[in-house]
Amino acid sequence: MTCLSLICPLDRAFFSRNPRRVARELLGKILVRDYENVRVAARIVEVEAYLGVNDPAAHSAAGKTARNSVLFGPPGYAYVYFIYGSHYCLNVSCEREGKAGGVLFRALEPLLGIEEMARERAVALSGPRDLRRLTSGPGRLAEAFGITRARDNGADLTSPLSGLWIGTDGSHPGSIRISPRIGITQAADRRLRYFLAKNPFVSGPKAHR
DNA sequence: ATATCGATTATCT
DNA sequence: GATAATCGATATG
Repeated sequence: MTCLSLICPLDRAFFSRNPRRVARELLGKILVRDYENVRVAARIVEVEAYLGVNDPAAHSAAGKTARNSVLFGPPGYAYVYFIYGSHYCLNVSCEREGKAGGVLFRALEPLLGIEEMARERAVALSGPRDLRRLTSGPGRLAEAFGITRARDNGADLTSPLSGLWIGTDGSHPGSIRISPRIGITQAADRRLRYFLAKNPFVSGPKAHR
């Protein structure tokens, strides 16, 4: 049976809250790329909250710079940064203008445009294990969606007109788990990582702890 | 002008 | 499980 679902964009008020709340509620929502009449879409299954105050791990911790200015702007916009000489990572700004905060996208479950994602990632698709390699990890999902800082930093993620946006199909996510964030050294004990229990696309070797 | 480091990934053993 | 690769942002001289 085919399930033709409409995807409705989230509004700015959704993002105008503290990053913990936004992170938790982003689980089960859908990241969409519309480009040249092709849609690429994937369900959000793992995110991390980065707080505006009292969070040394956040890029906004040392104040506003040219790099992180989106985090200090209005909510619902893409903050894209480049890391380890190879990878882009996608965040969405939270809180209100002047107050920093964001949510990092760590893993997605592919829904539409799987061939396009595979082309962007330059991986061959011959089994379910390969599907996982498309969008499981912050650098991987950014590559699968063709996200770069030049192209997408500052994009309005509440507007389908921007070509990169976040929506909902009205479905209800399963049970949510919380753990410490991955790959950081500062504030490494804080439990600000949110993910869907038992979802195979969650990133990391110890994905389900 | 130069040095250091990182919200990662791929590719080994 | 361990580690090299890789380069932009940032801090410092």
